[in-house]
Amino acid sequence: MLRAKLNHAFGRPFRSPLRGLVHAQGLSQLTPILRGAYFPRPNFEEPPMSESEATVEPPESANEFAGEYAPRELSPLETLRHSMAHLMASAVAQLYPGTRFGVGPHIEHGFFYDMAITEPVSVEDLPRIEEKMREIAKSNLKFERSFLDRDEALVWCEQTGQDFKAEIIAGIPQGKISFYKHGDFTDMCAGPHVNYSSKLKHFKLTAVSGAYWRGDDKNPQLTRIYGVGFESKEELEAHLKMLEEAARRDHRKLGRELELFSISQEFGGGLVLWLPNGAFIRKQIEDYWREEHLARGYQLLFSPHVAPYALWDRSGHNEHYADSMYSPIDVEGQLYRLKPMNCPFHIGAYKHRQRSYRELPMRFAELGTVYRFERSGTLHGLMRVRGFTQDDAHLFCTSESLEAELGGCLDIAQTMYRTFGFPEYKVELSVRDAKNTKKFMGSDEIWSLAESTLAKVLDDRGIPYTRMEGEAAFYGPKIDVKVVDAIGRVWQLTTIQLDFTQPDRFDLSYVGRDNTPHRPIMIHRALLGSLERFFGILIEHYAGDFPLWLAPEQARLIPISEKFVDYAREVEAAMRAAGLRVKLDDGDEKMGYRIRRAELEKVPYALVVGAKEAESRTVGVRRRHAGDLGAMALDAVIGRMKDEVERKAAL
RNA sequence: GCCGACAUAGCUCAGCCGGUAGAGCAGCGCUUUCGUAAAGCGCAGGUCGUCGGUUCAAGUCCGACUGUCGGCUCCA
Repeated sequence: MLRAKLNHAFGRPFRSPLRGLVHAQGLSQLTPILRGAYFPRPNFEEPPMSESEATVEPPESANEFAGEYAPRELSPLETLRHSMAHLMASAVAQLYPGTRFGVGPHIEHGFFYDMAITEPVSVEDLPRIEEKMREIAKSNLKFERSFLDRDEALVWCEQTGQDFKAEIIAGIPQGKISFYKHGDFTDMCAGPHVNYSSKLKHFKLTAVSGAYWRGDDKNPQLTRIYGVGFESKEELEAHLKMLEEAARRDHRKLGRELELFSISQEFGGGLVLWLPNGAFIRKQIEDYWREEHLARGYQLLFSPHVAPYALWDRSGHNEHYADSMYSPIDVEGQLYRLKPMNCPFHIGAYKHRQRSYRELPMRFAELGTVYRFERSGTLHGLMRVRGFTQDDAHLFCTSESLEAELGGCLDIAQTMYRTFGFPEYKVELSVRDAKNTKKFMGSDEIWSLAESTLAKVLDDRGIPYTRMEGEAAFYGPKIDVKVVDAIGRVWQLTTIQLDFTQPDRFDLSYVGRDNTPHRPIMIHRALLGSLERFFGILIEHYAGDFPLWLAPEQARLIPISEKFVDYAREVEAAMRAAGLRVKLDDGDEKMGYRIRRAELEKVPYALVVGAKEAESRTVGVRRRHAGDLGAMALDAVIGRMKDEVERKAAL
């Protein structure tokens, strides 16, 4: 596979500009809830266990495990989860004799174990396995550790048919091999483990799936059973409740119910049809986005959806990115390809004529629609699609203005997080591997400058960040930002990346004060990622309850009976004139039913008018989540709503 | 693509051991004009994902295909 070759060539997965944030991440970033990969907010925080709760057996001597195969230091909670994985393995071993075991690590919120089980296992089998686990846990077996020499360990593998474990041994250069035994079950395992199985109480098996041995699709596929595990019942319950909450907020479900968007096979898998309600919200987001960019000196671009094959040669996409691109299209004998990124066009705009240092920095922004091939199995609602619109921008600047430009990117990003109600976020600074500079393109000078500038910009703003050594793209370092949503899940939105290759490839230049050509520095950035994915995140973040400024329908007018329809129309006209989006529901159902309908459609305001209101020129205001607020003067309601829109207030 | 599960009306779902398809909601019509989350009656709506097989008989059993969902990064 080409990507495999690229990985080899670059020593890391090939990541193209902006690739990382939008659709290229594993589903871990995209649907963290489903895999338990979201970060807990304080109420889900996992306090460390006290030492007495979980006993971690230290290695018997420092030399027992050599080099990188020394056992990891596991926290008490990680140890607990790791032991749960082994408890599960023992349960499976009892229920399905002959099962061969792969690996069973702790993961965020729980654990999994990859196993070659003697028969197919489905979710219906999980309760049975879980029951067996509890039974074993209750018998309070001791987890006993022992060691074998490599040869002995291999004999053990041979005798017990544990061929995967034998493979693991093959990868261990030296030292004794560690085993753990509880009851009749022995597993080759580095540990550490809790001391008694009775410590393992608060867990639940959640999913079963296939997973390739060692993550390689050329290897046999094992059955992976996932579980979640916590140290207290309360935490487990909170976690399960949160999973339920996530299901309630599922953007695919809400998207259908609220008529936001439609994705169907008939109109193309992975291709989004924005329905009127969703399209309106998108328009609001786009208007706001353009406004913020124009106010910050960006210039807007529109670029084509296809480009000649040769352009993708020059940009390097044909060489490095073909796996994600669609087949060429023949246009009168010349080949074109759908664009997977916008950068070549923005470069084209820069190259339109000779540039002077006086023009820099140039900031080109575009809501640019790109198309990328994604394997059918990876498509997921709005979160992973095949055609999407990036909120893209490319900034061209000198090294002197680099700091200010990067700062500007962070500022606009922070403004947007605030607007959309993401007060909490996490920042990662990905830099090159200082020990292995060869795999990163560009001079030491430019890298040092770039990395220190990125760090300085974060430091100056007092933004805490995690430094990711060696995680930079081969073409430049980057800042990634992940926001925390209403139920504590983490979503990557923003990426700000420096690119040292494209300006060279396209021979970009500007004439400096010294009257000689210079190479500009190029920044790629996307703040929201893609409109599709961001919309999916917003739907789940708001649980479908959009703030008033985004809501397609802001108020539903409900006359109590036919007699008050005329007054309702007056109210409707007044509100429309004030720029509010109102709909009149003069259906012949009872008022209670129409209120219910408005609630189910998540309309922010239901305005009830009857005899009282018509008399006093008021409306009965019912605010979603707040309930009946009583009668208010028509002007007061309009003022209140306009203010709410103005402030872009959250619901 | 691979592993597992699933596919019945627009939506949510029932349909047992194989005997010839059902509910609620939504839609449409009529009645009702009502004070803060479901008025009443009626009508219409389905080649049971597709193709093939077993059988007197298939929504139901078997196989293939298509699609959807959960995963396929976490390495003793």
